[in-house]
Amino acid sequence: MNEGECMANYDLTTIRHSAAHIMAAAINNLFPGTTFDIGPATEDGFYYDVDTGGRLGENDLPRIQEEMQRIIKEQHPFQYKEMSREQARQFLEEQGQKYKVERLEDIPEGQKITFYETAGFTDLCGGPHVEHTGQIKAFRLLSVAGSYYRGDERNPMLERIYGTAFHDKKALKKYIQHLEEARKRDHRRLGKELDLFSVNSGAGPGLICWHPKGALVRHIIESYWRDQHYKNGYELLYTPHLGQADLWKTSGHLDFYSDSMYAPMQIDEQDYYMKPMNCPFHIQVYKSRNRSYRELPLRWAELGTVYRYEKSGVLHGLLRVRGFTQDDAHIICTPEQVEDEIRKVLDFSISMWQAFGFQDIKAYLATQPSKAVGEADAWTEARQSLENAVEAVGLQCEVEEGGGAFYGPKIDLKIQDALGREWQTSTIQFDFNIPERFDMTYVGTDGNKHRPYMVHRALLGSLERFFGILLEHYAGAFPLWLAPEQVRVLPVGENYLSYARQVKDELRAADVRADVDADDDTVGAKIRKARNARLPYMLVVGAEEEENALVAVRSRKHGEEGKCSVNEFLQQLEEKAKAGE
RNA sequence: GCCAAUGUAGCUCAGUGGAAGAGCAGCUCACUCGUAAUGAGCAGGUCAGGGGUUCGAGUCCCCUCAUUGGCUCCA
Repeated sequence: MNEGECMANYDLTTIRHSAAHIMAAAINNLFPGTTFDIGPATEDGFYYDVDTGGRLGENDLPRIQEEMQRIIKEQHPFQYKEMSREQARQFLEEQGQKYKVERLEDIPEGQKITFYETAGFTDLCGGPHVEHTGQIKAFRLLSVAGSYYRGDERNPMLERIYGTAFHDKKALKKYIQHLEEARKRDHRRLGKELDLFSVNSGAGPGLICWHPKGALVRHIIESYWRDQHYKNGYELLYTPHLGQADLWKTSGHLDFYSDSMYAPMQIDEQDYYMKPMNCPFHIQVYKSRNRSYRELPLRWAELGTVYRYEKSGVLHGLLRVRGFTQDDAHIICTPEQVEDEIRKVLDFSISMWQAFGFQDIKAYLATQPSKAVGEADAWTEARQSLENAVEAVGLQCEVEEGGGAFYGPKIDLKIQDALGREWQTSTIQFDFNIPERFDMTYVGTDGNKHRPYMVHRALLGSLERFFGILLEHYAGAFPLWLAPEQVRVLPVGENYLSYARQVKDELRAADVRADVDADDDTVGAKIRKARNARLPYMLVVGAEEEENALVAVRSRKHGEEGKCSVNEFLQQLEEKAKAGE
């Protein structure tokens, strides 16, 4: 058996985990006295959590990588050792490996305690590994980061080194190219390049300013969103951005959510808070008068802007911000109606995602946690209706037992983008808590008061996050219906400027977002600019076009498409729009 | 918030204690252009902010702010 075949027998996890060991050995050589925690393989690589006493920085990665290369070249075997629990403890204590000692205690009684030694580094580890270090053919160290021991912020912070490894150099190169592609599509980069938005332009971290083009795209998204909501039986609300302390006390936010809320402001000697959620206001609308079962289900939607405190270190472009607009809605209904309502929300959500070009959707059902409010029967019933609804619409679903909020079970939808990355966006949550807190009731057929069910839901999640995802999904090249500038008319010279403007006016009259490039540039330069701006269509016009009332069409997708009249071009656009482009 | 790193012109970046630079973008002029960059010129800076070391700091040290990669958390 040659080495190539041998490699193919190991799965990626084994290769990556082995690479993590080699990295640990290298760090042990370069930074004597390091204590080690764990070094698992991950979905796209591996890491090792170590404590060098703060000696490690990004600049050390090349040295560590070189040392790893040396160890690989020397083809050290991975040697298996078994120890008794007491031997193991003694061995690790002698080495001063305090984290390993604690990890040893996690291993259940009666299970074998195994070690692997390679290149002078002996690690408490269940394996498996490759036979010898020479079998790691392609790896790369990527970054250094901090990481709390056991993921708990009360614990000391360890140094985590991320790397990745593959079967061969070709696969590694492909992965590096994938990272590069993701970097190119980064919505923060595109947002700047295409002049769509800015973050913290003097406003403050995590606060977004939408520039004209970004605002236009958002407007188009919102218009579509409203339109679809009307069609799906929703009514729209507008509610304030702040509310008085009593409201947040009743809702429970001051007790359970205050870490995410901003300090109050005083108005006429009353405390007011910026809203972190919209629901208490929607409930105010509900409670503004008596409600009858005949009105239910109520479906109330709002593009509601909320403000939440997020730790400075977690802010990230548009994807994690401190002020954002949820595409929120609350469904208030009878227990009998709820399953059907959930199904409708799922259907609606799927059609919404498809409209924006996302096909791959997965559902995640989160069930009752140990600490929860509400009747056990209600939880069981709610869970059942969520499961039934997911099944009815045919979504693939994973169950996260105990993952729900204390006030109710939920379904989250995750969508996959063009690069295969998953994003959490839609959420559908039961709430057994808030109808109780606000004493929401409706009069039933029996003339008595009943407690309605309430479901929170967001489809796109927040417009900020959604816009970021959309931008990365399309790499900045918005489909025709979303493009802020759909068509640009390029006169080949100054003499054709007035004809170009006439064409633009005709397009605008037909509701096409069109502009003229009136710059003193060559045609080549104008095309280049328009392409860099990811414009779907360019219309080149010169003497020949003007004389025959034509335009020379150039599309983002196909390049030169030949000449036609403005009307013919408009017809083409209409067909493309119908096809969802 | 914590760990690590970064911050130089609108953007991308060079500048290793001794005179603040380049390309692109911008402006002006010339050219009036036919499918991915016409040419020349001009302007553009409290080197994130503050403090310190030094004869001298973009460069070294400290603090603050912001950003980036993670941890925790999350729409």
